Amino acid sequence: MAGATETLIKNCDECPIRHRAVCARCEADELKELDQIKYYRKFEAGQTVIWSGDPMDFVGSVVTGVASLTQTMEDGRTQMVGLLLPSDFVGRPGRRGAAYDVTATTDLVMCCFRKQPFEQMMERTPHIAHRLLEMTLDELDAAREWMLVLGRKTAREKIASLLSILTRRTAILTKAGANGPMTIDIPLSREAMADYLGLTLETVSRQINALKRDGVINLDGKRHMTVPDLGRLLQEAGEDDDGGMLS
Amino acid sequence: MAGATETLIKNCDECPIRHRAVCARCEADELKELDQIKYYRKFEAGQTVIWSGDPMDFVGSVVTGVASLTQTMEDGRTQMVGLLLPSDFVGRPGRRGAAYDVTATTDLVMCCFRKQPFEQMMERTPHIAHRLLEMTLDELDAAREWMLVLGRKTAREKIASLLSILTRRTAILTKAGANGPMTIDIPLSREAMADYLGLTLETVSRQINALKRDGVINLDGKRHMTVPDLGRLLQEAGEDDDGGMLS
DNA sequence: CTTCAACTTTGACCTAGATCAAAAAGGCAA
DNA sequence: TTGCCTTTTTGATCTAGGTCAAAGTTGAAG
Repeated sequence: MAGATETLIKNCDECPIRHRAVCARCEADELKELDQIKYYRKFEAGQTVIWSGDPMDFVGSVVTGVASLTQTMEDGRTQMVGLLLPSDFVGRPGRRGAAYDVTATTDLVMCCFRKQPFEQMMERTPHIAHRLLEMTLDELDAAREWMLVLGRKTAREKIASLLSILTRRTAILTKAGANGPMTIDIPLSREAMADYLGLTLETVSRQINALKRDGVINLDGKRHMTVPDLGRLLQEAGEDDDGGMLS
Repeated sequence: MAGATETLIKNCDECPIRHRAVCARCEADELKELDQIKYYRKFEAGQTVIWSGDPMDFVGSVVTGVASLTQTMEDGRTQMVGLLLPSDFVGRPGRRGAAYDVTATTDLVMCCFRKQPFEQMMERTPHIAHRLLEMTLDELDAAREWMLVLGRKTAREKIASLLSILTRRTAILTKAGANGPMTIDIPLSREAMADYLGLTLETVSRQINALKRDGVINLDGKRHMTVPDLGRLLQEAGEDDDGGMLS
């Protein structure tokens, strides 16, 4: 169904993730080289990008939309282990098969690179290798942050944590200051949220409505919310208030 | 107390982690250069290596012993987010402060590199940068594996998962085949295990004794166990039986 | 404008694991 | 060897969140 009908010819100059993705540090000539091995792929919400274990002949970046990495046990229990927002990288250079199921949770556009040539190019292009290391370290931090959420937070705190992440990422993309009320859309079904948070969808539903009742968020529709006070939301998430101190 | 009395002069050739750490791919001349900026540090069990947020003037590798990365909320809830075994890397090049508390859970020896020169060397030494990327990707996989444990596994499965990890890592270091019964020591207190697994120490104690009653493990002392059948343990951990398929 | 199927909410009840509280069991210094 | 302190085990009870079941909602296809 996902026809490659409308060919997406994009110029890197006007690419929305030009300065955040693996290619962020690339010079014009390097971009040109990447251009030789790249192609765009579109997926509809719900489509599977790749199954765990399948051989993967590409790596790539999320350009628009949201994808998720998911792990499943034999008996069907599933845990989302990564939420891929625009500019996030998919795939592991040097590895044959996919380690996780990758699914489009919204309509999705990816900028893919053929794996072989990308790996070769990485060998001789420090700009790419370096940026990838940096991004991987960031993802590792995010994963560890999430371990705290999964291991020690209450259901309410878990929900607030997820909504905080979505709010912050939206703020960055929108370039909105983190002051006034913000309108966010939630690119996940209740079930997907449950899989991310290690909860059941019923608990997710109950806690979201509790946060709404308590005025922490306002819902308009199921996939849209307004956050009147980000500080309050962060507090509900049990975050350190003092803000970040790293660099 | 941890006197630097007995100076540890080590030759990389006889270093137990020579071929698994960041330096794994280094040539003789690169090792020599690293040698200029390295020093060994010893910690006693229980000592803190560095506090979250503190400026870090080194990065390094665990040579012997075990360290843990821990995150703590204001109200005292804590979650271990990494278990650092020999050859694992500590610290993030490019970042000023430590992101987590690092604690020695057993007596510990680290091979430290002064941060500034290490970062500079990384810039011009692809062997190091490449190996670090590889190790970071492995850690990211491990963290994601752990998200499944934290989010979806039962207490019994969590314990079995942790014991599996310890067993496998020991098997690798010992080079023992994974066939006969194996004797493992557990480098963590019940409380540390609880912090790793998102449980209370009481639950850890109960589940360990349940596994013992059921013959999945044999305890001799609190910090020592024998695994008669690794397959059985893995099954209790709820792992895919088919073994790995990646590369 | 209907209709149907997928998603979401709500309710009633139950259980795995938390919490609270003692007792054992080590381990080590004197 | 004794005594003290830390770690671990065990027991009794409680509760957050899971499970099961039944209504709402919604939105896209006719």
